[in-house]
Amino acid sequence: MAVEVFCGDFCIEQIANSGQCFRIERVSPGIWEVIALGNRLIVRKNQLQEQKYHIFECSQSEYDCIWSKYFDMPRDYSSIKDKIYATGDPYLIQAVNFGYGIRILQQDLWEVLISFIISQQNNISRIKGIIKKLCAQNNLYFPSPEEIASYSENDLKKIGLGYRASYVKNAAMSVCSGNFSLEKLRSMNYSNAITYLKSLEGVGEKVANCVALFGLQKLDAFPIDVWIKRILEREYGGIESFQIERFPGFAGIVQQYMFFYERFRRDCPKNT
DNA sequence: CTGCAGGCCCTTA
DNA sequence: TAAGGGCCTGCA
Repeated sequence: MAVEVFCGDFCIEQIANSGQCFRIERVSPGIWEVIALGNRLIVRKNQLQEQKYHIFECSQSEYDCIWSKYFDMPRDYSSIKDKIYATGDPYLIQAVNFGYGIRILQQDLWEVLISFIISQQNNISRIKGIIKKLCAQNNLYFPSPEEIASYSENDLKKIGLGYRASYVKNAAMSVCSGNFSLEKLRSMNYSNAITYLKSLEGVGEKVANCVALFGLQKLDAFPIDVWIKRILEREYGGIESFQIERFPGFAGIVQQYMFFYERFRRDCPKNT
């Protein structure tokens, strides 16, 4: 069972490296394993003559019900890219060209919340390792709020959460008690969602924006981390002078292109 | 051995 | 409201 996906604005390798998701791994050259929403999927890159495409190892109905939505396939990224091109912003044009195939995944809200609390003051390989240990019981499933709440702060520290252990434990307990409602969060608009998220300990402006973007699909979210800050200062003369209102309803996608481009420039300086 | 990684909290002034 | 120190941990 396999589904062939022909889409110029989809590249599993770029998505895997974009840093929005911590559970997509390259298992061998040209082959990726995606774990999400209690499912595992193998995605292969392929090429037929000139035409590049991907093969999803799943049934058509699984693709339609799960993966199409997860990979945000209904959204027309080429029209969004056109809007970015239309700004004439030279830095963004480079970033967009470089980040071909990146999409904003529609990940599980709870998993995104915990993953990005863990991400603070942390590096990606360590974040991945911690999440792997968190999911050790059954690596297809991300532990529920009840499961995480049942761990002691010390259990969480043992798997490497450090000072974030209490944040994660408290978030889980708040959800379990109904004090913090994921359903309520889902129903909120962007700015209310940010305020609500920030009521959790260990969730500030940056993490809240990541959760809004990757877990709530609020494309107005624009997480500013050290990488983005660096870009805004170097290319635009500071955060205040970057005109985010140029990107109504798709600022978060712009942020992904910028982040990906900036990170690459550090990892492979020779190639820039 | 320091420094630092996709921040946040808390304390001061 | 702005600035600065401290924080878990692992790796260069």
